[in-house]
Parts: sequence; C-alpha cells; structure tokens
Amino acid sequence: MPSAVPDSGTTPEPTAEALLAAASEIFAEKGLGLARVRDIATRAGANVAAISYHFGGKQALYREVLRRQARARISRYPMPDATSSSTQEPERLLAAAIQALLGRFLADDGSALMARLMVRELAAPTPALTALIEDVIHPQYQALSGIVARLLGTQADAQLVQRATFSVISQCIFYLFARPLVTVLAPQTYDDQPVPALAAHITGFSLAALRTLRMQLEEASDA
Amino acid sequence: MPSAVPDSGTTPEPTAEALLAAASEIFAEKGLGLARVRDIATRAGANVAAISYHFGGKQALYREVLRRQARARISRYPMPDATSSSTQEPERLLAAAIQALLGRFLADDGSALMARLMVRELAAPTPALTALIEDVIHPQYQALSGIVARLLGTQADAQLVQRATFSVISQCIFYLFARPLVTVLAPQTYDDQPVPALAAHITGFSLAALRTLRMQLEEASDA
DNA sequence: CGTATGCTTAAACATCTGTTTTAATCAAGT
DNA sequence: ACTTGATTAAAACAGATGTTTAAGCATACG
Repeated sequence: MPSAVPDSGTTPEPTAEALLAAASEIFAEKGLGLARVRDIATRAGANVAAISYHFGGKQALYREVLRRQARARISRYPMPDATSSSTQEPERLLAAAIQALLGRFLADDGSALMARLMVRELAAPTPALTALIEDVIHPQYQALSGIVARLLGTQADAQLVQRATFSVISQCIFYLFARPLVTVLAPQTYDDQPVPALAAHITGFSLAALRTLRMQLEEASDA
Repeated sequence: MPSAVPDSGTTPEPTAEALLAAASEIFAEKGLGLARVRDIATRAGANVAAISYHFGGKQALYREVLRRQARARISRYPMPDATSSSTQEPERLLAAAIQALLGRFLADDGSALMARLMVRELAAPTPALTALIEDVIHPQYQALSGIVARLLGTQADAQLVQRATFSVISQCIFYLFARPLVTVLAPQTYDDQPVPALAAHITGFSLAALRTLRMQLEEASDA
C-alpha cells in the first residue's frame, strides 16, 4: 500500500540521507558507544536494517557522519590561507583565523554538531579520530602555524612555533570543550553573540604575546 | 582452602577498596556508560556480585569513585594561594600555578585518573559534574584569577581578568583533553618530562601577553 | 505479462549487559 | 563443636544490542 510519492529525483537515496541526519544528532548526543542503532532508525523514520544495508554497520555510519560533518563545517568557516594571501598583514590573518576557529566551535547553526562530535572523539577516541585529524585538522593546523611563524619572525625555531600555535588553538577550543565549566564560572559568556567578543580577546592576548616573544628573540640574537 | 592471610586490620574491607581502585581506572578509560562491571570485578580480583553487594550498583560505585578521587586530588595538590602569599612576585606565583595545573593534568601518578574522569565529565556531563566543579575547580580558578588580576594591574576590569584567566587555564588543560590531537600533530610532546618545558612556554607566552596588556591599559588611561 | 532489481520491513539471532539469586565459605563468639 | 553473621562465588535472569535473514513491495525492463 504505497501511501507516499516515491520522491523521484530530489535526493538519490532519501533513507540514507535521513539516517545520516538522525545519526549526526544522536552520535553528537550520546557518542558512538552509547548511541543505539534503533534510536537512529526511529528518528530517521527508517528500519534498523537500513543502517547495515546502506552503510554496512554502525561504525561505518559513524565514520560517514564524521566525514560529512567535518567537510560541512570547514567549508562554512574556511581558514584563511597564509600562502595565497601572503600580501596581507599576518595580524589580520591571525584575527581571521581565530574568528574562523571560534565560529566553528561556537556557532549555533546546523553544523554545530561537528563541534560536539569532535569533543567526544577527543574525550573517547575511536579509530575514526586519527583519519579525521590527518585529513581535516592537520591542514588547518598547518595554515595557522604558518601565520604564527610569520608573526614570530625568522628567529623562532620550529618548536616555539608549534607551541605558540597550540597556545592560540587552545584558547579557542577551550570555550567549546570546557563549556559546562565556563557556564558555571562565567554564566554570561555564551549570551548573545559570543564569538566576536571572545575572538577580540584571544586575538589581543595572542598578538601581545607573539609580538613580545619576537622582540625578545631578536634582542637575544642581536647580542 | 584459605591460601592467603586474611589481611586482618590493614583495610576494613579489602574487596571494596580493590573494587574502587579498579573502577577508578576503568571508568577513566571507558566512561560510565561503556565501563563493564565484569571488567571492573575481574581487574579487582573480585566477583561481579560484589559491586551490588558493597555499593548497590554500577552508578553508585561511579559516584563513590568520583567523590574519592576529587577528595584525593584536592588534598594532594593545593593551589598556591594568592592572598596568603601576596608578598611574592605575581610572576613567580603564575609560574607556580601553571606548573601545578600542568602537573595535575599530565602527571602520571596514581591520582592522574581524576583528570581523565574530569575530561569525560566535560564531554558527557553527568549529574555529578556541578558538584565536582564547585568542589575542585572553582577554588583553583579563584586563586589563579587573583594572580592574573595582580599581573594586569588595577586598570583591568573584571571581564578582562576573567578572560585572561581562561586564556591561561586553556593553554594548560589543552594538553590534557586534546592529547590525541597533540600526539598526532606533535608526537614528541609527551616524551620524557613534558611538564617543565610546557610550563615554561605557557608561562612565557602568558606573561608576555599580560605585561603588554597592562602596558596598553595604563597608556590608555594616561591619555 | 513476467522477471529482475533495489529497497524496505518484521522477525530472528547470538551475544552481551547489570543485577539477583542461591549456595558455599570463613572468622568469631559461645 | 555449633551457631551466627558477614562475605564471596557460580549460575541464572530479564532485557538490550548490533547484525542478519527471509519475505514483501514497487518500479524498470524484456
């Protein structure tokens, strides 16, 4: 008894898409281990067996969710490329990079699920994490690292650049993964539009540090 | 056939203690939801039923683990108090505080479990988290905030102090919760004794930022 | 019309889960 | 030696879990 129109050409496989959407939410809520395939199927309005049929299993569905969410999040908040826009001042590049990172982590749009999936992966790594880091995060890190290197000057060695890059990233990601903590210690933080104000602080803090470190390096090399 | 000495008066309930120790490790590894009572019992060298018998169930055991670990953490690592040691230079206090934070997060001693339990709570909060924040984190935050306030000078308002304090904390906790990421991007980071080197960098980075911010504030107020 | 293909469905499957039960064991008190 | 009270052990239990199976259904095509 076919009740609905078969949807024809809108989406190639509507059930698979519905499963991916439902799985994104439930994986973000519960994590891979605690998510139940029956819950995912129910929310997608599909049968449990559809998961094995379309993706091969729960783990494979999870990998596909991670792949898609990461791609969507990055294309919506692209990282400024240091090499192609090398004419720009590195200060502006750093500000833009910090804004992009905070946007990815805190923006409340549909792709905010990726941030929660990422936090879960870091707290409880699955085999999908390494691939995710190498495919998605490493290029982002490289771009930011290039900006930091330009701000630190030629006297900075690779290790300092690396640690300073971590110092910048850590300040951004803190407001994502430590959100329950920040909510208790500073409840007003996430009101209104938190990204611009937080980005301004982190940029100011980091630029102050990077400039001073550069000065210290150049003074030391002059002596 | 009693093979071992009955342990007499050393610990009142050796099985319960063994269960708590094993549960601390396994809860830290897998989290509450994915930890298996049979694994806990096996590691403790006890029977599964002992969990229900001594604690009432898996959840109650988890609450007791969290309570004990938090208590141990507090008494073992007191944070240097800014008010009682106000004679010291704030630069040294900041360095000590950063070293204490990193030590707690990265130290490999028996109480390192608390850090991993905390990361899990932040990623997947349970009702126990709020109490944990108020008991463990808030006092540490207050102490560090006082140090940062002294470094920023009297021109800094409460919000700047708060955000700068978060900037310091975030750099420390980053190496805990983002460890899988750091391990891929910078594999040598956790070799040897990572705490002194990382503490030196974070202290240098933060002091450079705080001093420059203070200068900027005082220049602005002079004009 | 008849067949084939792709997708969906309900049921079945084997395994695992936290908890409970029932009996055995042990040290101490009398 | 016997009892008692507390603790432990093996098995059983009821329910949940990811996956597979076999049948059902609509569409495409000869």
